[in-house]
Amino acid sequence: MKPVTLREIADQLNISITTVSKALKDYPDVSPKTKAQVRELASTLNYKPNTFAVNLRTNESKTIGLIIPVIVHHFFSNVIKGIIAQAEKKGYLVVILQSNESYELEKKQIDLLMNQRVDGIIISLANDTVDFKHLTDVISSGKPLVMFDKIAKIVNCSKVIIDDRKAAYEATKHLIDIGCKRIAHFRGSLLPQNSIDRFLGYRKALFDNGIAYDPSLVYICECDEKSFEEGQKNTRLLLEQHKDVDGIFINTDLVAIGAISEFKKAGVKIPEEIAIVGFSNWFVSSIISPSLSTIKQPGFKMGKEAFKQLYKEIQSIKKNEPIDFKQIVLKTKLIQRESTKI
Amino acid sequence: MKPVTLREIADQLNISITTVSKALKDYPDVSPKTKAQVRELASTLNYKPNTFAVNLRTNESKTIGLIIPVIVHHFFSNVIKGIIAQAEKKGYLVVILQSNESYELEKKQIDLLMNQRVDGIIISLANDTVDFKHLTDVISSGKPLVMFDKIAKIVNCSKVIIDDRKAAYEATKHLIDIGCKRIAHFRGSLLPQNSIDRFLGYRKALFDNGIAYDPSLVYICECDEKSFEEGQKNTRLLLEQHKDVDGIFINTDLVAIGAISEFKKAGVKIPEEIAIVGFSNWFVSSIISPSLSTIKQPGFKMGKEAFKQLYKEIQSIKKNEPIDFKQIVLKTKLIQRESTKI
DNA sequence: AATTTTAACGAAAACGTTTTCGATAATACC
DNA sequence: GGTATTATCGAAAACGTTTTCGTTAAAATT
Repeated sequence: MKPVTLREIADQLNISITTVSKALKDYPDVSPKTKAQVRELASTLNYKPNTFAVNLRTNESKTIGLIIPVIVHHFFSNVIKGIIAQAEKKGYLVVILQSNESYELEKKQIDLLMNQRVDGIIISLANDTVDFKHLTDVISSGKPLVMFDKIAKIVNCSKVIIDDRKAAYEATKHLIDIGCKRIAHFRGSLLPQNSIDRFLGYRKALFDNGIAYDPSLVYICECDEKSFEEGQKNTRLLLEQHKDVDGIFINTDLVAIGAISEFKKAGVKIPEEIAIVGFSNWFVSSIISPSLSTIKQPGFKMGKEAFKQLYKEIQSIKKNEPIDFKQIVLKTKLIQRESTKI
Repeated sequence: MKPVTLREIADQLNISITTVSKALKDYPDVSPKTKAQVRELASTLNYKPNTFAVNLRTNESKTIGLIIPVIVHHFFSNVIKGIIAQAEKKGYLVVILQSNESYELEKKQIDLLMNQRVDGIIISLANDTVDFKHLTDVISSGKPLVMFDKIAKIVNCSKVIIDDRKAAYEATKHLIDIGCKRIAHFRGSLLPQNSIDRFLGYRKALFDNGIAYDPSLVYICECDEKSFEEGQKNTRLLLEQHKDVDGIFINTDLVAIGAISEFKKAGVKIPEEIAIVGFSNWFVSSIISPSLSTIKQPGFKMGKEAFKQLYKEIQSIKKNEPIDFKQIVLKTKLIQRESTKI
């Protein structure tokens, strides 16, 4: 019943614990004969090293922490999948926590993970995170931290992102290219860097193409679980206030889908009367009617890259080498579907 | 730079490590005065107990493992959220692994978690898991195991499920109630208990209502990432083989949505010519057109309950009490939408 | 005043591993 | 034959905590 320990193997073979440990780790100063004996007995007894003891001794847990704003979310669950897949390859486990877009929770969870002594942390920030001390604390404590998607530019650490500004520019340019003259924008919350960047990309595209920027055409929507309803609400507002709008670039697919449903209800034809581009390429977007043009955001790859970078930094720290922070920018792609077919 | 230990506090206060430890854990045999001193110094030094040492000493990790077939999945990500939320309340962390519906991977991952010495495991089985030794091994090693959704009836442990047979019965009965006479069934893989049960519920509903069961109306679809395409494929088959079918009960919403898209393409009117009921109530189902009638499956609650039960069993084991396995059956609900509106 | 009880503390073992450093014996070298 | 080298092993410390059990001194009891 009790798990097998090194001591048991040592006792049965009448050798020391030291030698058993060395044999199993293939140290050069153990004779081939004893190595063979130890290995055989270990496997027949089904010996598994006690992780708790190993952790204490080596001071690492082979576990990393992941904090994300929401789990039930097409993009984020893809990131999770990417991180777990890559971590598994390197023998790492992933502890996942959900910040629920709350700064306070995020702080607590960083604390939890630090107490748990994970080997590193990957995080996408909550919408209302404005203070970053809890994050810089992680870094200055010597633990690697990698941010993805919703990052804080000011924090000095590695980041895996897309070029939100460029992607938004492309999306808006696409609307212009198909003939839209008056283009609205449903943006995300005010704080997150990516929603700021997407807004800036939108504005620059207008500017570069000789279209005046009109602030009243920008609607804010807190992208939480109510995204769909937010999209509907903003659409109703837009229909009241700006009948002349013929295109919208929307921060997130789910909001865009809410918008589409509302336009359909109001009898506004898509894309004839109004063209729509979303963001993220949720699975749904390809199967609704009209299908939604959007920006493809590589969630799985983002997760993979985030872990890869974290892994590198963990290794560097182990070897006491300096770590150089990287900013990894992944490619996005505009996917044209019915909502912008001319 | 080095983390603070009990020894440091002890040295600074000129007392023993024992007393410091006891003071922090509020043992009765430490004077109020020293307790206060210790606590104050501990907080100013920002002392955090070394989890590795605590784990080794107490032989528990306050961490549980979770194995699910797929992460990017509306139902499962809801379950994850439920488990994490409940675990956090009790101070537990959750390590998540994805079996990818593969028995081999599932085995490896159970091994990983056991080596990591998690305090318990929650699992939803892979589709092709037929042998259960890796699971009974967990239980006989003294670690609690809770299964949810895709369970193995034969394994003696706690389970959190819905009454799939009853829910399927209800879904099929609903189709009969709105006048369907010839009802097909797109079922899931052959092995998983829940896809068997849903099939049985479907068949019983037919039988109870005097409709002959016709095996040729049952289509199998492996519900992996290609669910949507599977739904389309089966629908094309159905249209070729059985023009007279006027209702379908489909194992999963995503497949049903694939079916709907194919019917629309073929110009078949829903629900007039064919009525459809799905399963799981994916978010998408409410926003597509026509919206999809379905069975609501309480993912979040399922996760919560699964952890609650696991937690109970962990406590029992700690106290050396016998654990009694429970089968928790959660309520489902038929949600009627446009795809079955008469 | 003698005894018992209580309060407060600490020594030490234990958890299971890893790794450093010596020790011994066998072999090689001159 | 003496020295240097190599091969093989083990003792012991260390990681940081928890908990048992013993010790001492003070307080309470007779």
